[in-house]
Amino acid sequence: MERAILEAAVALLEEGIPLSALSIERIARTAGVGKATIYRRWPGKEALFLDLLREFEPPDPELPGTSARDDLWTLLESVRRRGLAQRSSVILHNVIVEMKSHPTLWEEYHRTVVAPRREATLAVVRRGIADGEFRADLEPELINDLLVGPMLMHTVHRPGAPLPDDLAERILAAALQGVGPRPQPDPRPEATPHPAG
Amino acid sequence: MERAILEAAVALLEEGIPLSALSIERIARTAGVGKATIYRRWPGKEALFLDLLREFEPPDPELPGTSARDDLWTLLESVRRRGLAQRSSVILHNVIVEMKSHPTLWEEYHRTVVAPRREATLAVVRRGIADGEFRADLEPELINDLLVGPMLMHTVHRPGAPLPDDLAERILAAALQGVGPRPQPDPRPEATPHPAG
Amino acid sequence: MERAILEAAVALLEEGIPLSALSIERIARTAGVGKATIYRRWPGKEALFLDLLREFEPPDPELPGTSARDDLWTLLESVRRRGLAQRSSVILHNVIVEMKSHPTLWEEYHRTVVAPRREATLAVVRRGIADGEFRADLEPELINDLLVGPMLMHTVHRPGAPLPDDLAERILAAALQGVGPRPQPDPRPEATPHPAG
Amino acid sequence: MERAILEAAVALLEEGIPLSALSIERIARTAGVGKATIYRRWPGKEALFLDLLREFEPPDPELPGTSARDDLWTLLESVRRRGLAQRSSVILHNVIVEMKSHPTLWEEYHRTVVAPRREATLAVVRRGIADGEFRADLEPELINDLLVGPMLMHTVHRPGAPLPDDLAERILAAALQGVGPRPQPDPRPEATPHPAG
DNA sequence: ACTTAACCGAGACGGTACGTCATGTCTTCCA
DNA sequence: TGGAAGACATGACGTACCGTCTCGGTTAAGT
Repeated sequence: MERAILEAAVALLEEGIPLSALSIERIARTAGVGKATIYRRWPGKEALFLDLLREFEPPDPELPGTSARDDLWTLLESVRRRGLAQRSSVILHNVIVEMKSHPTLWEEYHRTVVAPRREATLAVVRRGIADGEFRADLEPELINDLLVGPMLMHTVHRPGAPLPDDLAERILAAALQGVGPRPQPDPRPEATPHPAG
Repeated sequence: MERAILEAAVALLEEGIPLSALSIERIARTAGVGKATIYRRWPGKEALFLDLLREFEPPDPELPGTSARDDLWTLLESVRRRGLAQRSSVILHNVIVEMKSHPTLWEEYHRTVVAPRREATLAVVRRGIADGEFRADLEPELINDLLVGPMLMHTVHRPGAPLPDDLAERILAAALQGVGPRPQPDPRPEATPHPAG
Repeated sequence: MERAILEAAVALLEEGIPLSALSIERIARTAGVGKATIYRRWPGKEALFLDLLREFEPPDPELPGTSARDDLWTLLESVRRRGLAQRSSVILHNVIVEMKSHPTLWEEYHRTVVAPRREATLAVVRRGIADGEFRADLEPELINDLLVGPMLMHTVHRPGAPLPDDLAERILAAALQGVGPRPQPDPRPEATPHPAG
Repeated sequence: MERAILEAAVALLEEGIPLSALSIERIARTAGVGKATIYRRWPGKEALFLDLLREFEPPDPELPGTSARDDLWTLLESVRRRGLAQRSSVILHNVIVEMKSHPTLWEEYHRTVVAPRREATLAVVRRGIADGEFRADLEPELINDLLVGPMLMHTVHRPGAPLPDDLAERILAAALQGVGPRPQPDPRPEATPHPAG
C-alpha cells in the first residue's frame, strides 16, 4: 500500500508533472486510493516526500580503506555520481527544496540522512589526521568542509550540468597542497604530496 | 506602493508566519491593498519574493586592495555577516528555497545577484594568481570554490547558528597552505600568514 | 443541506437584501457552508434560484368540475392568490426576472412549471367548448388568453398591489358576454351567471 | 459622446454578447472612452440601459379616428409590430428584464413609457364607451385589459415567435362578441348548450 | 493671444465576487 | 475492521468589474 502510493507519486513526477502540482488528491487518484489512506500514513504532503527521498537514497559507497585520501576520493565521487542519478537529479533536488520549508521534516532528513553521511566523512578525516595524512593543527571539520564544500559549489552555480569526471581528484590535490604559491626553492619534483612514499 | 506591499510581506514573516502561509490575499489584506494591485506588479507570489530578496541584499563590500588575500578575506567576511543580518537570516533562506521551485525566477536571481558576486570573487582570485599569491597551475574557479565552498558548508549543517568570527581567516589560511602534512624538514618559520590588517 | 442553503437564500431576501446582492459567497457564508458545496449542487446562481422558485410553487388548485366556467374561475383565483402569497410576491417576481436572462433555465422553468399550468387551463377551455359553454368557432388558445391575459395585466401595471377579490369573476363575466354593446332589444335579464359557490 | 456610448453598447449586444457580459468597462473600451465619462452621465449600468431602451422606442402610432374599434386595432397592431422590430426584439426584452431589478429605474421607465401608452389605449376605450361601441357597465380598465392582455400572453408563451398577422383582429372580434355561446336566433332559454342532443 | 477651466482617455486604486482547486477532517458504505 | 469514495468547511488561486480617483493632454471660452 505504502509502496503503491510512493510509486504513484514517482510516476507522476516522471511524467513531468512539476512538484508543485503534486497534490495529495492527485496522488490518491493516481494510486487508486482514498485520501484518508494517505493521511493515515503521513501527516502531510511533505512527510510523504521525505519517504520518497529515502526511497531514492543510494547506498553508502564501500571504502577501499587503503588510505584516508583514497577513502575521501571515494566519498567525493559518490557525491558527484549521486548528482547524475537518472531519476533523481532534478526531481529530488526539488523535493529537498520543497521539504526545506518544513523545519521539522527537514531536521529529520538532516539527522537521519545528511548528518550520518557527514559523520562518515569526518571519521575518515580524523583517521587521516591520526595517520599523518592531514595536518594535525586543523580541526577535522575545517578539513572536511575544505574538501566537500567545493563539490557543492559546482551544483550551486551550474545546476543541471554534470560534474567533471576529475573534480574529486582535483579538489583533493589542491586542498592537500594548498593554493598558495609553491615553495620554489624546493627542487623536489613533489609528485605526490607525501614525500617519503 | 511597491514598498508598502513588500513591507507587509516582511512584517508577516517577522510575526512568525511561515512562508507557506504567505498568501497573496493575506499580503494584500495586511498592506491594505487590493489583490489586483499586487498582480499588476508581479506575476505571482514567487516573483514578489524575488523583489523581497533584492530588498535585503546588502551592498557589496568595499575591498581594501592591499592584496588578493585581504580582498578575499573581506569578501568571505561579507558572506559570513550576511548570514547574520538581523531580519534576513532564516527568513531569507526560506524565501530562496521557495523561489528555487520557479526555475525562471531562480535563474534571474542567480544571474543578477549570485553570479555577479561570484564573478567579483573570481576576479580577485585571478589577480592573486597574476600577482603570485596563488598557484598559477590551478584554475581560478577551483581556487574560488576552495575558499567559498567551506563557507557555505557551515550554513548547510548548522542552520541558524552564527558563523564563528575567525571562520574566514581559518579557511583562507588552511586553503593557502593546504591540509596535507606540513613539510616538517623545513626549518624556516614561515610566519603564520598575517590576517587582514 | 440543500434545504439549509435555500433557506439561507430566502432568509437574506427576506432581510431585504436585493437580489443583485445575493452572491453565492454570501449565501454560503449565511448558510455556514462552503462555496464548493453550493457549486456541487447547482452550476450557478441562477440554477439555485430555479430551485428556490420551485420551493415556493403552490400546489395546483383542486377543480370543482361542476362546469368549465367554475373550473376556470378556480384557476384564475389561484393565479390571483399566488400573487398574494406572503413570502413570495415581490421577491419571487425578481427571481423570475433574474432567471429570464438565462435562457436554458428559463426554458426549463417554463417547461416544467408554466406550460403545465397553461395546459391545465387549456384543457378546461377545450372541455368548455365541447360542452357548449364556449363558442366552438374560436381557437381554445384565444379563449384561454382572453381569460388569463387580463389577469396578468394587473400585476404588470400595479406591481405589489393586491388584485381585487372579484377580479376573476369580472373577467369571466366580461369575456363570456363580450365587451361590445349589449343586444338591447333583448329584454330578458339573462341574470349574470352566478359565480362558483 | 452619449450616442457613441449607446451605440457601442448596442453594437456589443448585436455581436451576440449576452447582456450579462455588458460591463461598463467593456462598453467604455468598445466606445474608446474612459470609464469616468460613462459614470459622469449615468449612475450605473442599468440607467444606461434605460436610455438604451428609449433609443429604440418606436413612435406612437397615428390613430385613424374612424371608430374606437379601428383605433384600438391600430394600437394593438403597433404592440404586435414592436415585438418584431429587427434589432430590438430579444435584446430589448432582456434589457427590460435586467432593468426590472432596479425598482427606481423600472418605475421611471413605466412612468414615462409604459403608462402613457396604457393611458392612450384607455382614452380610446373610454371614448368607445361614450360612443356606445363598448358596454357602459364595465370599467374601462377591464375592457382595456381584456384587449391588451391576450396580446401579451403570446409573447410570454412563445418567446421569439412572431405574432400572427390577424392576432389583433381576432382578439378584438372575440372580445367584442364574447366567448360564451352565441345567442342563436333560437328563442329557447338556451338551457343546455347543445339543443338537438 | 493667453489663461483657465472643463472635459477627455487612460488606467491605478481598494474592494467584492467569480468558479476552481486543494487542504485536512469526517462520514458512509462495501468487502 | 479497514479501506475507497467522496462530502464537508475553509480558504487561496488569478480574473473581471465595480465605482472612485488621479493623471496629463486637449479643447473652449473668457479675458
